[in-house]
Amino acid sequence: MARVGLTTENLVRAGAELADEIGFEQATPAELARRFGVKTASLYSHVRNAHDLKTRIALLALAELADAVSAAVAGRAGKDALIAFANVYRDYALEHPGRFAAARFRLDPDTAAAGAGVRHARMMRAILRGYDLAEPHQTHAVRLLGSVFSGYVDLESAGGFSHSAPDSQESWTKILDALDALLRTWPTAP
Amino acid sequence: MARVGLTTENLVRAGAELADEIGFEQATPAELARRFGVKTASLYSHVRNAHDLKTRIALLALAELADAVSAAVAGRAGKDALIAFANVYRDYALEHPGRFAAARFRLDPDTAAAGAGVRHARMMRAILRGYDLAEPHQTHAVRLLGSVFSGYVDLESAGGFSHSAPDSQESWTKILDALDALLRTWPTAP
DNA sequence: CATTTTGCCTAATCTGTTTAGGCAAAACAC
DNA sequence: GTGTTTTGCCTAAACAGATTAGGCAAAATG
Repeated sequence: MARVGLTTENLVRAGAELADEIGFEQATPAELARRFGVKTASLYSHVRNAHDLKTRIALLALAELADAVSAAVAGRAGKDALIAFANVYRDYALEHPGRFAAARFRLDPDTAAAGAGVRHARMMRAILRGYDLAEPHQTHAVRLLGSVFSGYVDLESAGGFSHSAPDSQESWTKILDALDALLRTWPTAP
Repeated sequence: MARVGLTTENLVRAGAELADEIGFEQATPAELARRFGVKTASLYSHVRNAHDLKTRIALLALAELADAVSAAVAGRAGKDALIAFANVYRDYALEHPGRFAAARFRLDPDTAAAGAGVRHARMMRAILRGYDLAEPHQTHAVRLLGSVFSGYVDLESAGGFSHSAPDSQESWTKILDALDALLRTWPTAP
């Protein structure tokens, strides 16, 4: 019988595309096997189980996102960097909804530590270098930015901001302005 | 045979508790039936299908949350109201993780419009009354606050902020301070 | 008490996950 | 090139969850 040439790499990439097309939750071994024209059981030599597949898709998405952020932020500082960072997040989520959902898949701590999560945290802090915030304020700010980016993108892609003025792009721009202003005048008083 | 007395109401409440115990995704008809000591098929006279069950749990959670917010915000204004609102969200998420996840379940637009989502939006705007923001700034601010609250709570409950100083409560307090400051000095320039 | 309603059942189908074992294609050894 | 090992994909099978159809007895209604 003709072999399709399945590999773990292979499956994970296809799984990521599948997730973008039909949703991360629906990117199952069964559907993936169908796409490859292969029996479901055949996947199990390449991924341990359905959870393993999802985990690998999540790690792929996190790594892609970290690469994109890293590229966008390089050579920028201050508000420029903040905006570049934020836009990479948002654009990635809009272009790759399934992968973005995957990036938010709950990994067990060990797996997460081995993945690109650490790079994300480092880059977020790098951006704040331009704002001169001492600890613990820097950490508070990191958490705020992480919350806004992930929260906004989530609500937006859930359709929360469509069908009503002003349009989402305008709010996004204004929110980034506001965050920049906030970081420059961060209330450091006890 | 002894009857358990299933009702739609009944199932949805139990489903919500189940979600808090084992996660919203795991709150399935099969598991619910097990808890009631009935066969899975028996649920189908009360809920249309698994998706319908989840939708109803989501609507329950949204209504509970709206009630709690409404009670907490009553009689408060400005920063007081902001903090009360935010804390209801966060406390609800920490106490009822499954229900909170349910509240973020994607409803189709008609269902969402019929549910408590509208009350949430109204209350959010009510809070901003204390900050004197004209449109479209008010809408931008609503979207920012929604993003921060849901994003923060999401990251926190995913364990993103544990295992590292400063602790989450401190960041939360500081972030609310910062948001209050931001709203009072919202950059309204074009 | 008779009848209608209805709650939960059994039975059956379908789909997805996962394991075990087999056979042939590919890769390698010489 | 033939012989051997590896391995990719297969079939078969067990099992669990979702869902539908139809039945029977308990509850509600008259």
